Amino acid sequence: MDLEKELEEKRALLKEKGIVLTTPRLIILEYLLEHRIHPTAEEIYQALKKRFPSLSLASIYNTLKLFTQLGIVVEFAIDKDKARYDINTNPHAHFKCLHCGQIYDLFNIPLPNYEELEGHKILMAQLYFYGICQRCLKER
Amino acid sequence: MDLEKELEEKRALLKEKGIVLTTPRLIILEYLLEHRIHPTAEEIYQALKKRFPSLSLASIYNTLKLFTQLGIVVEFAIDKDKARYDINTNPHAHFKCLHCGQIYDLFNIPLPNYEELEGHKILMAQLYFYGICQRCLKER
DNA sequence: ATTAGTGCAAACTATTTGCAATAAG
DNA sequence: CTTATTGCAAATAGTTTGCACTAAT
Repeated sequence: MDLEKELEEKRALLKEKGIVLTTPRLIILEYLLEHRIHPTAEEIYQALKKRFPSLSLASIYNTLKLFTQLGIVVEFAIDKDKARYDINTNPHAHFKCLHCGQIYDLFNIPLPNYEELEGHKILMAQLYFYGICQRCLKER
Repeated sequence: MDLEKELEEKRALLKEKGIVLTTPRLIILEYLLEHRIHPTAEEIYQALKKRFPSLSLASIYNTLKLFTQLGIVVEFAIDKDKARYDINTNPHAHFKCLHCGQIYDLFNIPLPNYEELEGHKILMAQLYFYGICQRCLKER
């Protein structure tokens, strides 16, 4: 998996759109590419502040909002209390373990792909499953 | 559609489970049965406080949490900022209009119905669609 | 009468915002 | 050098909680 290339690709995309390549933006992007765990803003903050102590939570929120608007990340609400962010923008289903809280990708479940439904124009879909994950099942 | 009967049914269910039938619980239940608009706690509060001025938002939250735990309502997170509540506990898809914010039921879209996926035990699913609703499309 | 539940206010959590200081080009 | 962006602190919105008072059985 070519992480360097992927990072370079996103960098180019930002530049192309006239977005200034600041340190917070680059390290958050890098973090998202390296840690595909659907992190919350807080999780990103905790992970990065060691390496970059001046980084603020506000900048993380600002950056994630920017990335979402640019279509580089997808913000989703599988947790009702906090937003999670996914660098993988290909539509796919998610599973949340009600025991450990971890979010898993489900790449093999087809997502319904409608253009319109009952007269409504469909722009995107989210499919969430909730239950107990494989790992937690084993630990019982 | 027999609302009286439905209310009586839920009342019986609460009683059976040993839940005290207080005024807030009864009027919230009645409101949910009569207004199937997936209201937020605040919407319920605004609608009911005229008729019942002593009602508090905290009681609405408490009651909704109780109902959710009892399986009488389903709490869902199609909006990332606030929870919505559905008295219809039969699994079905939802559509949210990104223009007017309204939530619609989609009863004709089949929900994937897995018992397990990739080793995870599946307990429930939510399918959300986002776009522009029929009504907003017409107003353009 | 007894216990469970309500309503208030305060607390808490996630997120947003205003603005002076800072860094990118 | 100029403008966009950051980081801080304060503000905001939704939700939860502790506790004295009240209502249900």
